[in-house]
Amino acid sequence: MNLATTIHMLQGRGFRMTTVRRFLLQTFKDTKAPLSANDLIGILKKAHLECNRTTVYRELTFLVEQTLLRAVDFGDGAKRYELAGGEHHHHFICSNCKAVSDVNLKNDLEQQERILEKILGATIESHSLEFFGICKNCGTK
Amino acid sequence: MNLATTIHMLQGRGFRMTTVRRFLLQTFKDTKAPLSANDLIGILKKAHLECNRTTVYRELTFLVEQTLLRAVDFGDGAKRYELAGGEHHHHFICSNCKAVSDVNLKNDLEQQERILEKILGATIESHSLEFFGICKNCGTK
DNA sequence: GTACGTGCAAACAGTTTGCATCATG
DNA sequence: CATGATGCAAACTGTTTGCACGTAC
Repeated sequence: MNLATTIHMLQGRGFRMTTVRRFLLQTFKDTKAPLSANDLIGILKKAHLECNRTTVYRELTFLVEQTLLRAVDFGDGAKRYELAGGEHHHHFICSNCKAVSDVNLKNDLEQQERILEKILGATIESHSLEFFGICKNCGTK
Repeated sequence: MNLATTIHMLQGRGFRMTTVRRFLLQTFKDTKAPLSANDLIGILKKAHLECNRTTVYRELTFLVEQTLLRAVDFGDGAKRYELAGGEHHHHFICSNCKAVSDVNLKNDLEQQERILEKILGATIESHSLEFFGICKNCGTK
């Protein structure tokens, strides 16, 4: 979604496009890896666009509610976020340097989910799949 | 692994089998779902075997180091643990009642991992796959 | 009697909340 | 000028650490 469309959508729902909000969305657009609140606070600081961490947390919650972001969890205690709307994918995280690569699995887990739903009698809404290991860079050193 | 073998293994490494340690291992053996430090503190309390939460955290770290437990992450901010050594499996977590079911996928992700390793030039050591949704119980209410 | 095990207090990281204030459509 | 956005302080949760004391091989 481009910026103008996003602004229009938010205004339609009674919300505003603030400097921080615009900057955060742009940052997510420019960054491939999922970002934590801490990451963003650092990026904001570097851009001399300092704002309170409370604002960052609130902004992240807000953008998830507006389905502009989605939460991603690498199990290291910090919540991470990435732009929603892109192709569904998974991640490979280097245990050493923490670099993140997007992973597009050939076989679809969707099919597995349908089978699981039958077995469990449940409704599966989402799944989270991350791979951990040593990336090319760290492995060849 | 049975208790006697575990005790022998630990003693061989210079460690002891304490009351809390034995109780925790037994609890994990008796429980199907992964348990958090908080869960365990509650269970200990009910068993009138109260001990400091620091001990619980240290015990969990220790048991993971000794490869008797493995960590599991549901992305809700609390680390969970389950007995290691069992068959590799995944989980289905009900978003409503938080009940956990073990999931044994038919197709192996191992094969996917080999392909991924080639693509990324990386070494994949592990993956984490959890499904989220509404369980049978909660769905039919 | 030398490690291991434990308890307690304190620190720590990540996050949330209440309240007052600011500022934009 | 009403409501959304922000800042600040404080609380809160999950977890870790330092230190002293206890205790089992």
